[in-house]
Amino acid sequence: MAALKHSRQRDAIKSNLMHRRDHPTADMIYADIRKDYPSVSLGTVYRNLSLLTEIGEIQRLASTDGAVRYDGNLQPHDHFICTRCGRIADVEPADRTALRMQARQLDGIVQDCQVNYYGLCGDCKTQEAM
Amino acid sequence: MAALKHSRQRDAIKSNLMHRRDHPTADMIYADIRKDYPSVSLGTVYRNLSLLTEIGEIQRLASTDGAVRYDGNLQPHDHFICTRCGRIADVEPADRTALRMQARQLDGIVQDCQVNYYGLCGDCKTQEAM
DNA sequence: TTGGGTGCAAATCTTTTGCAGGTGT
DNA sequence: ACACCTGCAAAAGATTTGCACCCAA
Repeated sequence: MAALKHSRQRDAIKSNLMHRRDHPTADMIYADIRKDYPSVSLGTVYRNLSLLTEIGEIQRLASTDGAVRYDGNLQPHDHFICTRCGRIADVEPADRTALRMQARQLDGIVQDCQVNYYGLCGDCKTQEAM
Repeated sequence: MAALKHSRQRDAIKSNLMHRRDHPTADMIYADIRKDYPSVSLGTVYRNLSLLTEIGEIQRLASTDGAVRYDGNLQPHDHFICTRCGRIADVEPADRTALRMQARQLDGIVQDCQVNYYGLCGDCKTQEAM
């Protein structure tokens, strides 16, 4: 395992992700970071997001729409994805008892479990009705 | 809403997806279909997979590894994703009571809920130990 | 006949990578 | 000094799209 060195860019990326509540793509983080560090490159953002994911400091979210999204919230929680506008909102974690029972019966080692709700968010529900 | 016309290609794509138990990417389906219809194009596969997803005949699976995967199994079920080999296996659906309670409190309309387990599948667990 | 469907190829978008030079320890 | 990290740009991978032609209803 390679030794980690401190890097200003990695700090900025992590800090940016921790301070926002949406669940940005690499590109969204890149755009935001560049306001403070105009020289950062997209490749560096990708490299660091992968690195941070590997060492467990952030989480990669599964998605249906092409681009992978990242989450800096390490507390257990679920997600609500609006199928109309694509927004991803954090949701209080549901009770995992039933899921854990299921996981125990699988042939393998379950390390994590993600719950995603899909539907229309409050805003889109209103607009859909018009 | 545009009227749907029958198409041999769409049939082949749907049929292919329904008859396999893995959770293929568009490209995997394309490769398979071409054995029977060598003239099918990748664009057509993508167009039809999106169409079938929209009308609810198949399901798009959220993923963390770049390529979107498709599932022709419409029965309620969950997924176990191996973080080592990428395999996605169907899992008996866990009891949804707790999840439904959570969903009811959200500001919006929840139409669907996906549960993903992540970890090492049986095969990879064995190999990891060596 | 007519509008949806298709093949093909180019375009777009997302993510990865090779390389030469920069930087933390 | 020695790795690790970075910026840049090219490459690779995934998906979409414009267009002319084809086909089902």
